[in-house]
Amino acid sequence: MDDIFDLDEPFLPEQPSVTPKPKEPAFIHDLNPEQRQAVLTTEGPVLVLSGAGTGKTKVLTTRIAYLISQGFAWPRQILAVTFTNKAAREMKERLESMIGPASYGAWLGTFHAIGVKILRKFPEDVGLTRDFTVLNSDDQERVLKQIMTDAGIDVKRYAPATMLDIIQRWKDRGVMPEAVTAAQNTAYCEGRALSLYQAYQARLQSLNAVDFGDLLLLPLELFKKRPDVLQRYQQQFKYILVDEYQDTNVAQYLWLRLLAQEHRNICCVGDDDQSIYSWRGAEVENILSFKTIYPDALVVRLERNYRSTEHILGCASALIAHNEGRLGKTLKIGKHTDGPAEKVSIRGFWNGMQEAKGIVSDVEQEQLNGRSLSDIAILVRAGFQTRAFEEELIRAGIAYKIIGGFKFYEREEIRDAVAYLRLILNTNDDLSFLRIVNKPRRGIGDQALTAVSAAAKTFKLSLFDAVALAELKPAARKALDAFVQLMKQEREQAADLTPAQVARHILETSGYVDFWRQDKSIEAEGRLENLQELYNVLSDFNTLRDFIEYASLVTDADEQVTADQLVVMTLHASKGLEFGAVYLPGWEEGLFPHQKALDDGGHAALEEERRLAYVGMTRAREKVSISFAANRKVYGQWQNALPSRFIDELPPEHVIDLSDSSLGRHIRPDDVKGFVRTEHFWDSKPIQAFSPAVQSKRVGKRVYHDSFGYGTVIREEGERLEVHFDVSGTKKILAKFLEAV
DNA sequence: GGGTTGCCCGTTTTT
DNA sequence: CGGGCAACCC
Repeated sequence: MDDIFDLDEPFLPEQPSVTPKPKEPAFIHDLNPEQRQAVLTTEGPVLVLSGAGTGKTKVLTTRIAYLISQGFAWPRQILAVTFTNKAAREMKERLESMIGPASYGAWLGTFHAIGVKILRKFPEDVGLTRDFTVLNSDDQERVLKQIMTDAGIDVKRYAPATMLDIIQRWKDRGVMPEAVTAAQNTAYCEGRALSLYQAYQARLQSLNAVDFGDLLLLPLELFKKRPDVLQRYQQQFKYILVDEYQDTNVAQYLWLRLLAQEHRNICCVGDDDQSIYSWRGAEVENILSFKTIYPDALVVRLERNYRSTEHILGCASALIAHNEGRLGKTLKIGKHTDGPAEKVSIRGFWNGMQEAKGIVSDVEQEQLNGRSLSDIAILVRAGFQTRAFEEELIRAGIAYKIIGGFKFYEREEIRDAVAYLRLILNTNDDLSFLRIVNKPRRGIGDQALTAVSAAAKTFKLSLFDAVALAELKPAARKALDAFVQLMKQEREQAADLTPAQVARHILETSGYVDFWRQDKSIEAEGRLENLQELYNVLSDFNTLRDFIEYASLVTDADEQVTADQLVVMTLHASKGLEFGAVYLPGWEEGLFPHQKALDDGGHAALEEERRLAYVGMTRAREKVSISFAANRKVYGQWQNALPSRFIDELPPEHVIDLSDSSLGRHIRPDDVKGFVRTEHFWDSKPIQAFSPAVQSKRVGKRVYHDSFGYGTVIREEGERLEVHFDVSGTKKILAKFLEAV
């Protein structure tokens, strides 16, 4: 399916004997001068600072096409890494359309896919065998939880998810357990985080499994242990290209640094202003310090934006200018628009429901004006916001799709089905075994499984193989033998069947499909449909192994919006996309910037939130509509909020306030910049309808708190005051801890 | 072994 | 408010 997974290609290619041709290929002429420079400077380190909508994918693909077609390198001497499968696929397609089959054989894929490819070649050096499995986040948490429970840790107090996050951050930084320093250890889990990391890694190894972090970490380990292997890759990759460089973590940085050592032809494309994944381990520092690591690097700035109107660019630029420590780019308008552009609109609403109604009716108007639904997006900060829109869109009869949320491969029935397939392929897959051995119910309980694990431990076998040797009661013996027999039969037949046939057969004969047919819950029908969909997906693969590899790396259903429907998604998910009209609801303090981000990330997190706002606005070609609601139902309770400080950061000349006049003035050109706010936009009309807060002498007063600093009281509930702190956000505080100022 | 109740917790999530 | 999960009871 994907040439990245072709393991049998010749390892060391010959050097191309062709000398670069003097004549420029036609595709070069589509480039502007900066893009052209980024493409034609083939030798040495190049950093392309590529603002939103300035054609970065074009630069990357054209550069590869140029390198290959001009004889600078054979395809397999090119390593091009992306973050998403989608980006990799897109590059592959564009490349093929430019130079056709000449592009085949390039190492083009996600970091993780390339990691798998390398590890499958040298598994033994990192303690694996060739058929190791890749765990998804669900498996990871399950394994870790088990380990924590075994270690006697109260998983109620210490969430496995949080612990997993700590481990992931270590992996992101390229740190194996033995390399964790005292300073890096945390107090989490009573200071036992490190020992849990060790135990977790040991467990993965005994399962012959790796997690996503390992796909980056273990190749580094391999390179350390086998300098000869490293050297071969260093020699092979004559040209390295990196997409979304601002999102690389330390482990990825180390990869690139090691692999580029020999030829030093590394071209990184990114935008520090669009770095929105630091909470997942991405280090903006990588892009900021490129010039320090490669002092001879050519830095190219792509600032001609071919996407958005002057007003959108004006707002986005002004907003992002509030961040410090940027490499600094200014987007310039690169396209001619017909007629005057629409200003960025801002609308205040009374509550979240009205906001949804207002946006949906605006969408209807856009439709009447001839805009197609697929050209419209609603981008939210947090998942829960999508619900209000979903309800309104249904009411209005507008076709829509919510992107994200439930992932196809994370659904229970799909994971079960995949577990069956994995076990057929590899009976050593203990996790899959445990998942489905009693699903549907076969009368195999904890006792029986404990006996099987004991046997597995004693004889050093997989659970599957240990069944035969386990001490079991007659009923359990019968049930387990039948299960093992079934899987073995299936395994033998699998060779003669297509992957889709194997799946259909095992899920029918094992009773799994019946299990859902008999389920009378509302979701059961959908689950059966999903299994059908899985057969469809499977029909695209030649072997079960190909599918499993694909399914472990592609965690989303590859959501394609083909029909004419509007999309609703998070700002994070929108990166890299483009729409004619973009709605940005929920611009309120506490929601955007998000309170939680501010609480544990402080100023750095605020800047990341601002970058998120920048990403959101720059998705739009013609129209951006920002909105906020004074009241919002959060966790079943009405809460009120101030308009986001980001709204104040937009230049008045590019903005138009479309709010209902009864809500007062929202945009105050003379507003105090920064965090200090001394009045509310609704000061003239106190909110009482949804809030139990009564007017009091305390509301509106400035206060000081020892830990949170200065703030303004926004609500009073007896002695508990809700205070909007200038820096730390909104909190409920007992009056006695506050000082009036 | 399975269903029910009651409690806790709630941002974003490329692979 | 609602989902997820663990303890609890049948």
